[in-house]
Amino acid sequence: MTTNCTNVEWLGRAKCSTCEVRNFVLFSGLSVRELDAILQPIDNLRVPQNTTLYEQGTDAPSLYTVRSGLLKLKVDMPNGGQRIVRLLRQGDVGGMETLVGEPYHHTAVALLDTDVCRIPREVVLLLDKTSPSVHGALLQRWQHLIDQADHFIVALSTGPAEARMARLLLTLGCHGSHPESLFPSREDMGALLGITTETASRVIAEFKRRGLIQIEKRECVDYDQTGLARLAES
Amino acid sequence: MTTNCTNVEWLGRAKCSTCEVRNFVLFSGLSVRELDAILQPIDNLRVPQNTTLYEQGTDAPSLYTVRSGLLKLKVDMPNGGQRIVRLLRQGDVGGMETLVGEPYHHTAVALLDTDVCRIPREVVLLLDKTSPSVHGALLQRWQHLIDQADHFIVALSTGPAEARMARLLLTLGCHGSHPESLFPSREDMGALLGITTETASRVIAEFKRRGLIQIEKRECVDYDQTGLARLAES
DNA sequence: CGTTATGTTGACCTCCTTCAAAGGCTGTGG
DNA sequence: CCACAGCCTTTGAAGGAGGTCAACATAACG
Repeated sequence: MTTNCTNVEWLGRAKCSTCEVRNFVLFSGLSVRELDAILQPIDNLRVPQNTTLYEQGTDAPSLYTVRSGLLKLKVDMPNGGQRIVRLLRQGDVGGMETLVGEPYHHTAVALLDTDVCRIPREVVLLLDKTSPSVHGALLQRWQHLIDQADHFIVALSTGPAEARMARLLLTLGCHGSHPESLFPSREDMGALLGITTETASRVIAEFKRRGLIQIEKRECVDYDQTGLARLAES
Repeated sequence: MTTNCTNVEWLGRAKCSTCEVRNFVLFSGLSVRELDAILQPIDNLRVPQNTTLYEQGTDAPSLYTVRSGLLKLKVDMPNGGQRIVRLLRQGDVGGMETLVGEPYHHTAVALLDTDVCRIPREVVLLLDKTSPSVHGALLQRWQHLIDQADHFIVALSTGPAEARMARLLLTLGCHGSHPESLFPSREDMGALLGITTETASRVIAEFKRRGLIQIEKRECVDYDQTGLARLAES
């Protein structure tokens, strides 16, 4: 039940030619001239934490590439709950279904303050036709989405709760060196793993007691990678 | 532990121009001339039941379109079990990862006698460049794979075993009118739903007793669609 | 017709959910 | 600055659902 308190904020027309994450994003491989010529209608948006970027079932005019931050893609269940089917990080793409003319299949909500580029369907389709490098990048993104979906099935929806949680934490990947990664709410963890909020809480509490993870101020400090990996293989 | 008793059987060079499932398959929209000119290296294969079409981790030179039958895509778990991540039916495509130069991500096994076309990576990449209709079809197939993966997460890996099983049966879709659809083994059902073989057996037995499904000779006869739908929403 | 895989069922126990209550953190207004 | 409200988290107790192990039944197959 996250309240959508704030709204998506327009940051300006995207300056793709100087984008520092271009190598992760769709348009790496394009010359500066190509970019400037074609990429007018691309907007750069800031999606504050807990804000909804787009809603399942609504018309899908654009797709989004993540420049920084973290988005969850969720679908609402008939019983009122929700299930998270994907996490989008830097370089990932959301709303690809726009390219085949369908409405959004998920609701996208920011788990962290997130910076995205909104690219109209027509721009992508045009570039897809004219630029082989964009085309290749598209294929790659699409494949990556499938890989992530598979990972959600195999790693995050299989086996006992402890193993799933261990795999989730490894996926989120908090190494002691740069501990900036997200530590989701128990509710989101439940929605990620297909378990209840309470079970998620219990498992996390137990991990803390065993020294497998260290948390401070709702942010991860360090994980015992090998210990978690051992748990993950049950 | 299915034994790969038989082997994939070569049926001949594919005659795509006369293929009766072209509308479902990648190359609808191509003229007969285009087809004949380009599609030499496409083979038509018969995959007998319980035969492995390709193996996870091996080099992926081609992708496959399903003309008839049913394939499961599975991945092996560290503990020895397996998890089925997708079912490929008529018109579906397996081994797309070949297009981004990766080895096969799954092991593909036929659940029924299956008829596939094997299309080398280069052919698809070429047609993808030269034919807009093939390109569009590719995008559509790719999106469909994602949709199916999402369905496995949301419908087949969420909630109690009864609800999952109900959703699986509805997905398999055995209407009384044409009851030719597969009724999988309990082991496969377990691997599809992330439950044990025994639980799958119990749930199915209970469904039979309640009159929700009718089975004869390991093939479905008819389902109580509305009854299953009610169960599916828990 | 015996042999082997696959399906069914039972008993037991573990894990997870459910329902409920208490504790902790945050922001707001007095 | 403190008090209080609201949300999230933690923890408990009870019951149920599913896992495990084992026995048995049934169907496929040579």
